[in-house]
Amino acid sequence: MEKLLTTTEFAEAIGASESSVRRWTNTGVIRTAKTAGGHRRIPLPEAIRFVRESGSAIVRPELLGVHSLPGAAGKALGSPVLEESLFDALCNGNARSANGCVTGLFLNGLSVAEICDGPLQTAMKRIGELWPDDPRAILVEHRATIICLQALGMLRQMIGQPADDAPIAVGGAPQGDPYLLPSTIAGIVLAEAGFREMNFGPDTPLDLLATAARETRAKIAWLAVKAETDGAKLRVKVNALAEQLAASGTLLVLGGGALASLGIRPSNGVHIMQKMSELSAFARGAVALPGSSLPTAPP
Amino acid sequence: MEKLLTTTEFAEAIGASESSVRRWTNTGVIRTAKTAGGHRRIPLPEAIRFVRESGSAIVRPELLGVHSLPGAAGKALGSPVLEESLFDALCNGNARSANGCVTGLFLNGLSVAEICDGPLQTAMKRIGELWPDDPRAILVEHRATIICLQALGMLRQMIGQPADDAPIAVGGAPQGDPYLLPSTIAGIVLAEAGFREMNFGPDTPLDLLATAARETRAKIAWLAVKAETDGAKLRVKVNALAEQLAASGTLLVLGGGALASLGIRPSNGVHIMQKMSELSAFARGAVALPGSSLPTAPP
DNA sequence: ATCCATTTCGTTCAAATCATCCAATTCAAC
DNA sequence: GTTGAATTGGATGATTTGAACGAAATGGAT
Repeated sequence: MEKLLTTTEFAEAIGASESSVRRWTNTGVIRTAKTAGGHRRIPLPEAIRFVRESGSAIVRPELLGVHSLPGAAGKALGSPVLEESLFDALCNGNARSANGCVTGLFLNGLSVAEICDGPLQTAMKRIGELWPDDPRAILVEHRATIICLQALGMLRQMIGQPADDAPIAVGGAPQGDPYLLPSTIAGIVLAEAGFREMNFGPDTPLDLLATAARETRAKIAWLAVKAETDGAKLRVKVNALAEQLAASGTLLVLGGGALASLGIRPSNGVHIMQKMSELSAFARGAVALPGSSLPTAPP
Repeated sequence: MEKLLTTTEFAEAIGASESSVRRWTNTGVIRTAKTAGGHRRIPLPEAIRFVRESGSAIVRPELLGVHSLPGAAGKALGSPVLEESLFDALCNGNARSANGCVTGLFLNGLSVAEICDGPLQTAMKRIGELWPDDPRAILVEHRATIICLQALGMLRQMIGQPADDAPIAVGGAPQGDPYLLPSTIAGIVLAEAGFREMNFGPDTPLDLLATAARETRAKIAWLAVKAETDGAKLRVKVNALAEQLAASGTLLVLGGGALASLGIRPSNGVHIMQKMSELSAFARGAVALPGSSLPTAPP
């Protein structure tokens, strides 16, 4: 559901005058659709892009489809404050506030990858370490995970839809790995980088992933490994996957904290990413590549 | 087979009002065919020409049939058609189309509970039964699950935020149950019924759930049981949970297909729901109850 | 063929938006 | 501090939009 804003709505949202918004659309700083009668209609993703790139304040977030930004009006709220608020919100199970923090960070100009690498991961890590011996910490972590998934869903909507002919990325977490969050994060980062992402989620058999990659002619296949399972077994499977993918011209990308302890290292056609920003850069590089000639490692 | 759009359909597709579309056809900016009785019918090619030439935004592409699949011709807004399209979209991993179908159903007036009980469950069940012996069915089901989670996220946003003093519901899936989707569905249905929902997701220890319910003074605790685990063990835990919850004045609600086979039946303080519409009704009943628990915010 | 709920029709009208012009404010360089 | 250019925000009448109304047409179902 893509929303359209009138000039007045958008002007109110960012606390500018309708005249200025109209002038900005005339100069092309804001791209608009038009009605048959010549009235301007600003698509929501374009509005969000403008806010991010121009560093506009946000006076009435609800007009942009964001229903709560923490703090007072505007982006007087710096990223460090938002980061701390995010941690609080995730701790206390305040989904609304957490969503507000994440979207606030995004509207402040941070990329999805930066948000995930920074505030989000920091907060989740702190939560995991807060009460090492308190069983209730499990609960808090569960709840925080769910809330993160919600917030990521909002980010996905703000990114907008990729082009119909955008390259495809498929991925998930390997069999025996029950975690959805890391795989979802990777998916959205890839979407931000311009991919049509297909996330198969936790517990995905790798041979099937290879099949999916071949059938969709995916340019990238990602694997998010968080669970500490049988390392030797996974190594074998990953190598097999890499071979299959090489045959179909798909790049294999691995990420996740468990990789090191499982003894999985970069090798022929296996790219390991330490951070989401790396994945993002890698993906943007892959989209920039012309056509089908993908650089696969020589045998 | 050339598709014809009514004025309302086209208006929704481009985010304009039906009045304006009607006026544009009168002035000749949009050329229309007419029925014998004088109703306007806009041929799809003419609709697309108009969109391109006027620079209109496309708010709901699925109404233009651009992303619809063979077999989905006919009246775009009808629920049966949307239901079938949803199944196709989930099968083919078309997240955009699936989101469009779900929001379309919601905009048609169906409640979240009805959408989940009906089209969504039907589609997921059909997907589960499509290729009983094909291992790739696993993959399709995984992907469909993720897409459902996305679509549910959109529904949640369309529901809007509950009041700050709305009653609280906590819940999740019991330990050993890895499924997130059923628990998420229950959470959104409860949100629609006016609750502030706190979903702890899969693999939630029941004693901790009881603690959370007590500390948040939750009015309802839900448990979504899909995995077929150790029935006897779960029965014991559920009974213990029911006792703890009874002490703190929280209603315990159970749902999920695995309940019957695990031998869990309604008993003292254990309410079993067969469908989401039942859960919705139960929840609305519980909100309607005057002050049976304290409506104060947690610390 | 007939009935019924839903949708669309034509019309009218208040509110919003358009293009344009002009005064006030901001900013940078002197 | 002053000057001049650029940006902003408001005011103007003409045009466009979206919502309301009862009447007519549509699409199913009996």
